[in-house]
Amino acid sequence: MGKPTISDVARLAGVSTATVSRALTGSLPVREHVKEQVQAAADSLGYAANSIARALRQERTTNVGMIVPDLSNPFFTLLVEGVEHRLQDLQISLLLCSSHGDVTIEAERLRSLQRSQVEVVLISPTHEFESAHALKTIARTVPLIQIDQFADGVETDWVGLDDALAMRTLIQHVVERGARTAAYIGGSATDSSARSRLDAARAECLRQGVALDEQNVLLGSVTIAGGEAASQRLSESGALPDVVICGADVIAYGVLQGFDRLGIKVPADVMVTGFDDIAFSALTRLSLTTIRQPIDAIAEAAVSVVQNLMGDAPPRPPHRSVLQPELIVRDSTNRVA
Amino acid sequence: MGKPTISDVARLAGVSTATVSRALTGSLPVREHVKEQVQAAADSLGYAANSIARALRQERTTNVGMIVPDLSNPFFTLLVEGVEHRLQDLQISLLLCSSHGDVTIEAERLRSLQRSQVEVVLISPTHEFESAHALKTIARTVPLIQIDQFADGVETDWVGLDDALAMRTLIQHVVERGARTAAYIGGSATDSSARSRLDAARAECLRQGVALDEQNVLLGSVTIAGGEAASQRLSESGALPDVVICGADVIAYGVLQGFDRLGIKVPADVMVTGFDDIAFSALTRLSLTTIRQPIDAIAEAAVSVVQNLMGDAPPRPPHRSVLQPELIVRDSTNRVA
DNA sequence: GAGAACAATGTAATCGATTACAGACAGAAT
DNA sequence: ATTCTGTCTGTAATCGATTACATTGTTCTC
Repeated sequence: MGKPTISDVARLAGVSTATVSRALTGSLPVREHVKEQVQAAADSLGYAANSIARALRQERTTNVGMIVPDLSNPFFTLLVEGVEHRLQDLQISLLLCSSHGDVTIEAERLRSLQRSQVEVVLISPTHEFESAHALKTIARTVPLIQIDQFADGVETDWVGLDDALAMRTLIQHVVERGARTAAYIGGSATDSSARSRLDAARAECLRQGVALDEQNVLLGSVTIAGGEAASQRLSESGALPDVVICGADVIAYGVLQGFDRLGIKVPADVMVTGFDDIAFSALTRLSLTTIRQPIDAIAEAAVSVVQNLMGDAPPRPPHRSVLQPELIVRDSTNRVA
Repeated sequence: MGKPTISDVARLAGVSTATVSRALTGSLPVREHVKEQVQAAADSLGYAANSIARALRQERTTNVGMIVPDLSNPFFTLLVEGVEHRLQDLQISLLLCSSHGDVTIEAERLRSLQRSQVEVVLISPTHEFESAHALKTIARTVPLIQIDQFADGVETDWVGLDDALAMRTLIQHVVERGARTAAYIGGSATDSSARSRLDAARAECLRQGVALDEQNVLLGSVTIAGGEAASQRLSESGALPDVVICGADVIAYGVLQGFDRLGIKVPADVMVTGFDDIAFSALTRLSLTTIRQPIDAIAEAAVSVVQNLMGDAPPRPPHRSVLQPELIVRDSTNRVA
């Protein structure tokens, strides 16, 4: 015996399935006592409407998909949490996927979400260029919202941070603390936010007179291990710069740990900065100066676009929501100029 | 013009919808040149099968649901990541929900997953007793797997840690380091793993001769802030114990931070231990002695149960997979006895 | 060359809801 | 009394796939 269907309820309540549907969803008025009878029948059978059947008929679901590159990075999980929380209020379910930084998996997950008839896809594309093709293809049938990162030439809504302003603020801060030379450790420059932060760092260093030697630009994976490896390479390559600018907090954690192992003192020997301000950055052995991303505001902006796209508002051109960064000064740059 | 359907493909390829279905899914043989024609037609239209329609007809989906209490705790996000990764390999999609520690939301999400016709629900129930009713109700129609925590009297599969063994190992360690008195800071004892760890801690303290005064048992929220608040209360209540045992790493982070602010030295004045071993525990101001949860093994065990439930294996009685803890000794208990 | 066995394909029923359309009934207006 | 209006309810079509069953054509056997 499978799950009860609307016909079972209809039979028990002695009405037609149409009436049951109307009574339970309230789509059309039903006489009070009939409604009660239907409700009672539904309750006694433990009936729960089959959303699959409903979705097929209505040609719409209440699902949205989300694809992030990495769930071990708290930045993305906080983003997921913020989005999920707000979607709940809108009675929307979240199909969550991780691309594990792999464009093939990413493309595969996009197809899967497309088949699932999600109403919107929220995505932080893993590769600025290689992600573009799959994104463009999907964007023809499903509205896309890009978050934080974006893929080259894919014209969709976007929500993210003003990286240029963030880097300007950050570099100004370390210049005030006496930095004249810098190194940059970031994600491989194939993801758009890694590249955009690196570009911004380069530009600002140039403008503010900080030497950022190309051989001190180290790109790798956005993980603690990636940061630690980079700090190692940096220390082997000769004189340390005044400051190591990291493209993400998790990278900076690895750098702090690496320097600690090597006996290099932060901030005395070298300053270190992060980017994201995830919760643990205040707790590290040496607390981290970083750029705070307004993750909750990002989630809120993204969901408000979702709402827009799922409502029956007229289509509108893609919109970029650029949010403001905030500099958080802590011990890792605590040095007098 | 909506998305192309199987009829569009059939018309273009000059065959029936049945043949298209068989050609694309491979459910029955189709002549080679016909198959190619169908494939070509599908490609040229950008056809992607509607999983909603398929699910309705087959009376099964390829979705599983997962409900965790808190996505800001890395323990749960790592669990989600491990599960998601493995489900991908099985071509299964994940509907992720957070209950935000609220049994009402939890019950609501369970209903929603039930309506979505998920094949299995993975859940870490938020409340040992109050979650039970909703869980029991849902369990009648959808197979449930409980992870880490469990709800009272709900007989389903379960995957989690041997808390008793973990506490025994941990307390033995701190006894060796000279602990004679202890405090316990954990989640409010309404979630089963909080209670089971507390019970285990009480029992082991008793057995190993460590005084765990009831007024030194502080229960609150499993967050950094919760830990910090508890450390405050503890320091105000008089003499510090030899060791503060925390029910989760994030709590311990807050405790470390709280003691740091109060000028209390760890491990000299008091030792601190965590539970989970999330990645940041090696990086905190003072690295944390903790119990490592084999998160990946937990995810693997859970997904293997999923596979079991979704395959056509005969039903079998609920099974409890109890995994082994590992003690990780770091600086927060680094003291000679 | 008749009949059996099999492979490939088509026709139409099916999954469980929603909803267009039609009908029944009550009360109001003329 | 008749028509009209509005409210409720029922019948059956519908969404897009899969699949039971029927049909066609082919190959094989004797």
